[in-house]
Amino acid sequence: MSKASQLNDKQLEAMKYTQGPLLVLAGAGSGKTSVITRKIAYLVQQCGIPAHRITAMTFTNKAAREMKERVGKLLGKEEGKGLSVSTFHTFGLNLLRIELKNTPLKNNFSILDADDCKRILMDLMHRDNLSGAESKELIAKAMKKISDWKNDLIVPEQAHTTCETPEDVQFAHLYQLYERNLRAYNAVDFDDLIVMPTRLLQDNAEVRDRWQNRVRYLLVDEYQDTNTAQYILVKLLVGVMGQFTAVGDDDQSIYAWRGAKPENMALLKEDFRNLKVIKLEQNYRSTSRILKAANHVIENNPHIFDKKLWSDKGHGEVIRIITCRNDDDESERVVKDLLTHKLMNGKNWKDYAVLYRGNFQARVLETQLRQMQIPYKLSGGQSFFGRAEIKDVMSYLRIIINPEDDSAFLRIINTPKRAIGPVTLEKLGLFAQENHLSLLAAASDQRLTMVMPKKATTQLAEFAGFINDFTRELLDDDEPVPKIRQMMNDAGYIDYLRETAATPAQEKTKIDNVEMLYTSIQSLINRAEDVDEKNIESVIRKMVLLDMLEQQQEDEDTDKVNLLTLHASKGLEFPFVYIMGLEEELLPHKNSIAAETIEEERRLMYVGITRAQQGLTLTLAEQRKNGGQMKQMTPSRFLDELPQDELDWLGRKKKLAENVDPKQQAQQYLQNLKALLKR
DNA sequence: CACGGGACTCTTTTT
DNA sequence: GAGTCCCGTG
Repeated sequence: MSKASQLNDKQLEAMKYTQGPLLVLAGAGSGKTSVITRKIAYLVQQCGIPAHRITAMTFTNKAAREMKERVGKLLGKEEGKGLSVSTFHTFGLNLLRIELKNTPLKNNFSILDADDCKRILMDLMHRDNLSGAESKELIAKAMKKISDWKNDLIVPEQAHTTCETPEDVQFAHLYQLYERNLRAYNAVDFDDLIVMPTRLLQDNAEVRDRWQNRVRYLLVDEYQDTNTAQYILVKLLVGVMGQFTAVGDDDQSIYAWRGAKPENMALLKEDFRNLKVIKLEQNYRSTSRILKAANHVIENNPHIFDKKLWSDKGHGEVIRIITCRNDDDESERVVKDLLTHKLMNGKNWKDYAVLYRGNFQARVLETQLRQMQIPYKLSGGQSFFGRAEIKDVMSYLRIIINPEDDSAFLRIINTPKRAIGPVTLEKLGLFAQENHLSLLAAASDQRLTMVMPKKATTQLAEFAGFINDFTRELLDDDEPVPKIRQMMNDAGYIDYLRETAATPAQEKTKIDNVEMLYTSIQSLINRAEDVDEKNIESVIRKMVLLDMLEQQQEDEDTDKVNLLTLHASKGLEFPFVYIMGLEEELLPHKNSIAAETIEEERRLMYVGITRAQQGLTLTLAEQRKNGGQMKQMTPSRFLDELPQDELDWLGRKKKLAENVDPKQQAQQYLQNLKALLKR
């Protein structure tokens, strides 16, 4: 990324072009974030567009955060007031809140995450007895299908017209039930945050005018990752004026499998006849050798827009390819190579990244790194909000701001254990349905004694009472966080964490996580700009979308080797990069070979290569463990697509003595190195 | 309801 | 081979 405040000619052109729709084809490392942030400043300072009339959209919170920070440095506090830089989802959420009366939603609606939605679908399938509990796979399929329908803006009533298999017909039916369910809970899923605003703008001219007027200029980052609903949302927001800049790179589209439509890039050209296209091809990140490799590989893909990266950073180091005996050997080599390189060149751990196709590949690597006592940071895995304890606490909070949130109710009713089992819940659910009550309301209903044993009703009533008491106390409390802490203690939840933890270490992490959640609720309250954002309801609703804790964690001790999937590496850069597992059926992955989506795998390879600034090392194993069995592997076709004269193939060295304790071996290796360095 | 054995799978993931 | 999930038994 170009840190210098000086933009090159192309970047300047992209910044200054404001006459109409603009597509910036920004190759990897071409300084696109600089262009976007500088353009925002330009629009405000040179074009006289007030900041509150400018909206910038990104895909991740992290990207939004970074952008805000960088714009903040360019604009004065007054100048930047009201600027909207957010993810698509957060933008959608705000729009829904502002336009609440024009939506089917009531105040304080809940946002359900994938897990909640899964539960609902499972429940619906059970209740409807749709070929029952072949669950897991079927549920996942149904979720995917429903999400696809939503993102293509197909309403439940239309869904059956698109069905191709009997299974689809079932899913279409399920989709209807699911939507009805969400509305009954006064809840939305993540897709709704895009789809509902889009529909609203489509159907309601008054609302559309209001928003088109508000959004005078729109900037969209990572445009190649938009899905249909997102693109239509963009079109509706910019209207016929088409005052927008979309920044993207079709070669870095690696999310088609979750609904992204890279075709949207070509579509832009059709939908806006006067679209201006500017290419950013100068790369400020990598040596020209690395870029040559990247260009070489990606040339094998068909292209809508041609683009070739170049840089003036010199040829740089040769690209190394290491063939290893098996996966264990591969990890060992990478780790030793990295360690040697680090010590010899006086680099930091954080200067290195190891990239791989699947998370499972990190496991061997981890053991290896631990033996060598190398600090590492594993990204991916489950996110903060995916952790059970966080979801539990969030569910307590959710039911407080939205008593109709049955999904939250189900999550916490028996966490910690309150002797309320599936049978009781089944009856409660039935009763609630018949009387059109939420589960929480039903739990304290007097008439329950008629349908279930007394003992169960007392338990339910007690729980409902507990929640209701805290709801009252919390909502008119100026200092909600201590109250929340008290609630979780009184609920016995903290004790429950202590009792159920497998190890003392796990207990500590879990309790720390919960404490971090409290802290971040507090900081969200402190940071809120207006009174409206300060109230606990809005804070909690926002929490579902945020990942600020992950950021806090990252900020702490950062000198660590980075371990990440190729997907997770997009947008990042490292001086020295290793890419592991360059084998057929792994990269490209076998499912992609079967589905003939090699192009996306190739882009993945391209993304990986372009992460490297100075050094790039690719590794492959001759054999790999696969389900307990050793499997013979074939070198990846992508290796053939590299410029062969820039490569240094390293065969495998003689294996160190067999049957040596790996820990001892690691120690030995370290000592040798230290001795070497002392000289 | 909790525990444990057997079956099953093993690409990528944000909001 | 290991981790997870489902279901049956105590």
